[in-house]
Amino acid sequence: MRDAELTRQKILEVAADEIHKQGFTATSLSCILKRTGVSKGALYHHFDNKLELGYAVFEEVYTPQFLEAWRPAVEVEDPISGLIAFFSSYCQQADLDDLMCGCPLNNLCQEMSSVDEGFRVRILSLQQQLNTLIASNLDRVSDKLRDGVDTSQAAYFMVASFHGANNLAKSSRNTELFEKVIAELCSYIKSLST
Amino acid sequence: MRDAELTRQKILEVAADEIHKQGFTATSLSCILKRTGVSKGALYHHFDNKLELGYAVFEEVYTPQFLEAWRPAVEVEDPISGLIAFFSSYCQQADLDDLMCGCPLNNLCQEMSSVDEGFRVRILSLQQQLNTLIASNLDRVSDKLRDGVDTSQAAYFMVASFHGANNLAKSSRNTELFEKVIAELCSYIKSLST
DNA sequence: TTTGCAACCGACCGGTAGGTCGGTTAGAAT
DNA sequence: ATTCTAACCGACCTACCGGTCGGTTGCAAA
Repeated sequence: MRDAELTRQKILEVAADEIHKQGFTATSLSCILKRTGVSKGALYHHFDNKLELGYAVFEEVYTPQFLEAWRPAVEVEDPISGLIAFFSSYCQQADLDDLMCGCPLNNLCQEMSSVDEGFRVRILSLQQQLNTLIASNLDRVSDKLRDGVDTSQAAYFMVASFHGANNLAKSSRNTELFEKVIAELCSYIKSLST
Repeated sequence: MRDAELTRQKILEVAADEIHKQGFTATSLSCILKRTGVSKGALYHHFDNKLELGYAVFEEVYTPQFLEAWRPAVEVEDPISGLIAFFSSYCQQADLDDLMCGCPLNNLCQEMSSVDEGFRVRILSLQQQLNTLIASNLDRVSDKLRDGVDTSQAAYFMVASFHGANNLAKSSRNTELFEKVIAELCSYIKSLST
């Protein structure tokens, strides 16, 4: 056959990029078709409709990307310093264009979670997976943490702050400001350990 | 004359509500016209186009609303406890519908700051005004703060975390989770004072 | 060699969006 | 009473969106 799986992957890849940059609603299928060179008929052969394409992008592109990005940060001997190193290196490598696009999860959460239930549950599931990943690794070194730290609550707080920092960077178009907020986040994380 | 200012205010009010709930792009003029009972001609008499209407809503509705909501929290003798009380009461009064809509500033920041320069500078300006408001009031009681606290950085961090908490609440549709993140934010704020 | 069907094609459809424009009306100024 | 114009009206325009559908093509199995 004319490699159907390749076609599907090509659509998924371009759609992921486009949704990341423009948002889901603002992403037009015609733009995806133009960039991929795929016809509308082919796209609708692989995906029932735009929404299903969005779900597939979320599940097959964003979710693994996201979890694999965070995993190394916490699956080290000392997740506290691992998280600090993760945020710090993110600051250094991220240029303005990256910051302007923001985090796909954060973007979709903002745009779609109050509009479409299918997106909402997928976003929530990813957020819970991430929270479990962080919290369980913090629990692993609980003897090194301050007394009375709720690790799940702290993990949610860290991710929320990180997303908030991304939003700020978006409007300020200022990497320094982003770095400052991340610096404050790191000092908070430090304060969790004894 | 047929009260032109009233017409303008009616449009502004409904548009503010609609943009808050649907987002700027998803807000249709025809919906605003239906709700206000104003004709398209009248709307275009008062505003050059949709974008200018959006700017007017931001400047004349959101900006004052926002600053007046935060001001009492920091313009008290002890801004630390003022902020904690502000966040706590926000938690209690906010129901699920409020949380689903989110904060207009946060929403627009996410949706428009990377798409339209006019929105971006207005959002940035409001963020800086808010930062100044918080930081200057923290400076006022700097003798009661921990050594080495960068008040502007801390203020940006608080607002970023608050917005992040709103996003989380949106996708989780869970006020308890929101309260948890806010609780963690309050414990961070407490840690700023000696 | 024929047949069957997954894969693909693209013209076309209905709906809605923002925006335009020639005409009407209310009411203040003269 | 007349005039002038800000305020208002709504039919209409173009552009684009997601989605449909009858037709075509390439490949593998029979």
